[in-house]
Amino acid sequence: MGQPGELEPVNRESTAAIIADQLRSAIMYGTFPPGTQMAEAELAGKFGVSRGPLREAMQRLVQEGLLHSERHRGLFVTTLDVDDVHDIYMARTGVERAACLLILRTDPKEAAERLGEVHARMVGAAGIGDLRALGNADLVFHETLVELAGSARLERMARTLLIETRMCMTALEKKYRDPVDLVGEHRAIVDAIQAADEERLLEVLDAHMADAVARLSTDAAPES
Amino acid sequence: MGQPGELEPVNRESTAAIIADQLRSAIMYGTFPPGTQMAEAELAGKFGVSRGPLREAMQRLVQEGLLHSERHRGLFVTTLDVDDVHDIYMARTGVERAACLLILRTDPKEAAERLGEVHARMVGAAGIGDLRALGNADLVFHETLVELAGSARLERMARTLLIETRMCMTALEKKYRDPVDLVGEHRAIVDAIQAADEERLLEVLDAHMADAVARLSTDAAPES
DNA sequence: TGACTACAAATTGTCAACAATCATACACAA
DNA sequence: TTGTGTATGATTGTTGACAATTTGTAGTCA
Repeated sequence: MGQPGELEPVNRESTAAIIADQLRSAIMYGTFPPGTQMAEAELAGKFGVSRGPLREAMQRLVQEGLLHSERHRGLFVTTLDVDDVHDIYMARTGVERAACLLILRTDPKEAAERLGEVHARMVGAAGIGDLRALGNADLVFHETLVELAGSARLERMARTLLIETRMCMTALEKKYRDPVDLVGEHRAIVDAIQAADEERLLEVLDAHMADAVARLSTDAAPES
Repeated sequence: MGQPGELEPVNRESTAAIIADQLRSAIMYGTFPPGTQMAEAELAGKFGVSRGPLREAMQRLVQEGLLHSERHRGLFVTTLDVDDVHDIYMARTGVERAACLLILRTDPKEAAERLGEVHARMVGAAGIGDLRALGNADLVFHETLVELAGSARLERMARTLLIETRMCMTALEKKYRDPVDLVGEHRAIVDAIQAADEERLLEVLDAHMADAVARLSTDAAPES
């Protein structure tokens, strides 16, 4: 963001936006597991602000569906059941499919290069058997994919969906996918973009999502 | 919502949610045209609440992308340029396509019936030449389409996109589409669902969206 | 012992006042 | 006249305190 020497607006984002980002990360990585109550006073203290800005930030997450509100009881981290897992991956398929179509209509070569770099990180993580890093690189891959489409709306939708995806991963930490398969499926996506082969791209993307959801929902719903 | 006799939770939704709904409607129907500043004190007075809950509600709309914040200056209704129109319809295509796939996998007959009822309203509005009612029925049609898919996430995405669609319609009020075409395209969607013909359904949906965006962006971007 | 009532603590919902920042108008000098 | 600097007014950002509601606990009575 911003070449060296470029002048950027000094106006940093609002306090609510900053806090919302922090909360998103915390929820994403399981610092606040599903079902946790977000105690206002305590959180406000940790962030060093009063309850006002904190509540504004939390309302953003409610709108995103990451928190749900029970009147006069509090805000709780949304719990994801097996139906949600299906819903998340179905929605992701729709969003990322649209992103792929946009990429093919603009600059597939450039996109393939950028995605190739991210894919290299996946290969590296898989090579040393770091499953956690592999999972994170996986998310970065899809985040980059949507970002390359250049659509503000797809990007916003995808961000929330990827956070929920990460929550699923945390909840089912026990059972990761075979790293070789995972790397291979992403490789296929990069190759299809590189080749600008729309039919194959949509096919491998669909397969990738179907595999993921099948794996995640084989046994044991995260819980209700 | 709720059969007669059904007991519903007395707990109404949070104040922020109620205000957010009202603001959404107001933005949707042009009460606050794009670029308008949302004066906190004045709005709080109109809603009969203090600035706290109002700010919480507005943060939800910021998250949705309907408002954007300029620090220490205020919140403004987002203005949509011609690129946004393309982006909105592209995203809608992705979301509604996914919704169509879900409907075909569950109960197309039931869905076709529900959509047929909404379509009848479009026919009625077109018959008496009420373009405003026709436009609203158009939105209800697509809202219902996504609702029938039964996906909370698609529904949330679609709601925001349809509000933005309505904003475009208001901004370009001069130039409506040919009512006959509009009714016909929606009829084709209902028929394809009824027939459970996936290939044809996706085709007519794509065509419907492409037509709309082409019509909206022929001349005169709403403004920058 | 069990159930119901009343009280108390804690948390959320709301508000009005204070502090910080920005836009406008005006005076003044070059 | 143009540009700069200042003062003023208004609006947003933030805070701490107060009101309303729920939950848990203790106590009483059948």
